[in-house]
Amino acid sequence: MKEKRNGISSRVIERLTKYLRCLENLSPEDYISSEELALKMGFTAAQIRKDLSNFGEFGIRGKGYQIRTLYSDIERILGVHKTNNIIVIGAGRLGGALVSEPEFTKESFNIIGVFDNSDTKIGTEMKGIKIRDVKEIPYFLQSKDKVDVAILTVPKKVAQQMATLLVEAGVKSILNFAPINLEVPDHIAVQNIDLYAKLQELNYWKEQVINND
Amino acid sequence: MKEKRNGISSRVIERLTKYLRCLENLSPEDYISSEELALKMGFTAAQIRKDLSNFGEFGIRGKGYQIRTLYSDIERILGVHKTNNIIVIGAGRLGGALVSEPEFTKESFNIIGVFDNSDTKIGTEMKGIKIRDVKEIPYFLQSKDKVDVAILTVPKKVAQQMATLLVEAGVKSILNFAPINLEVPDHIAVQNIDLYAKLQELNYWKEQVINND
DNA sequence: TAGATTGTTAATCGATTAACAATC
DNA sequence: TAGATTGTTAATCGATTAACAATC
Repeated sequence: MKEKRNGISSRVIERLTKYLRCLENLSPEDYISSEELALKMGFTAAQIRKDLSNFGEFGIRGKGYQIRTLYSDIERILGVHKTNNIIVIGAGRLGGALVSEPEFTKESFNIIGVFDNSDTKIGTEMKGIKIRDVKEIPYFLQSKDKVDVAILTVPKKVAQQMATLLVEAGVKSILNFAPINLEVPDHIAVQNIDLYAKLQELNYWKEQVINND
Repeated sequence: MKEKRNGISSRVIERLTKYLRCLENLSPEDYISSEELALKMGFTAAQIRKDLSNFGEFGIRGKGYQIRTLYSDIERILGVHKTNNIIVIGAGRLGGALVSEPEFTKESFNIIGVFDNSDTKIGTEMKGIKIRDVKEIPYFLQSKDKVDVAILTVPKKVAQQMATLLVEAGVKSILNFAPINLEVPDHIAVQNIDLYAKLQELNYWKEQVINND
């Protein structure tokens, strides 16, 4: 995946998700200025206005942004205003935690399939969803509703193999929890969540504090 | 937490963790040039050399970097060469998944405590570690080995409260899985893992592919 | 020594911020 | 209308890349 497409950098998109997080705690009918929003989030007002201006005009001069409409405008920009179908590959503890997350399932993302390669798991249920054989993935993708995202929670050693299988079956975007850099064609969107890398980063910053603040 | 300390940007630290990920799959005694490494990771050779030059000289001119020594040098830069003690706050499914991750426990991070606020969980064990009452956190931090990182896997609505408790008890760095922006003093290091935000980002990039590649 | 590749300086590129005219 | 705040242009800042002297 490229760092940039259509002139929008990944930094901008990352911030949009943060704006949503902040807006969801505010009263929908109120108005907020870029200045106030910036203060809440530790950004600058100019940056917020610039980010939004990439996609259109969402504010009212002299008044600010209505929280409700700004929220739904950002949702529309990100494409999360419609329900998104998800499959989870790997019915281990992490996969199970994701499928069960109440925070997660109530949102606009909908888990429509869970896959594993273990005979003891295949055929059983996880939160009411049947666990299928990973071999069925190609068939599943042909016959079912469109799959928007595949979440990979398989062990590191099979992650690349599964990613390749997913891409061949037609999946266009992958959220990868395995601590490896997946090799996929350029047109496939991949996001990584690497717990261990985050811990390493934390470790670095923690050490710095002593000498600096 | 600031974006930068001691002149090193968070981008550099992020890449260092990626270098580690790449190096761990290569033969330790071999040498690799910045050019070869760059090719493997999709960075530029100049960037790799520049990143490393922030911390010293690790290569041999005309030859490249020895994989084994570069790996341990980066570990030392990040501070992960020594064992790091972790506590997990929230013994739910996600907390359980983390405690059990084989990939995770074998690394240099060591879980020394698990805490929850539910009476039905307190006193039971999770992978051989006793689940303690969150109220015991201040006492635990005084009496036990130093805690390097606290991982927060509690529900969104109590995350801020727990973060405040942790900071007051003396925790210096937090890995937060709750989808909110924690408010903590400037000298506390925080990293967020926000699954839902990642899905939103993916969703955006997925839509762009069609118009672009 | 000749060839290769580092570490580092200078040039480029992109992202953030400041400033302000447009306008609610 | 006067005050406020947007959307946008220009200025600044920082990060990436290119180039090359140093040196293995």
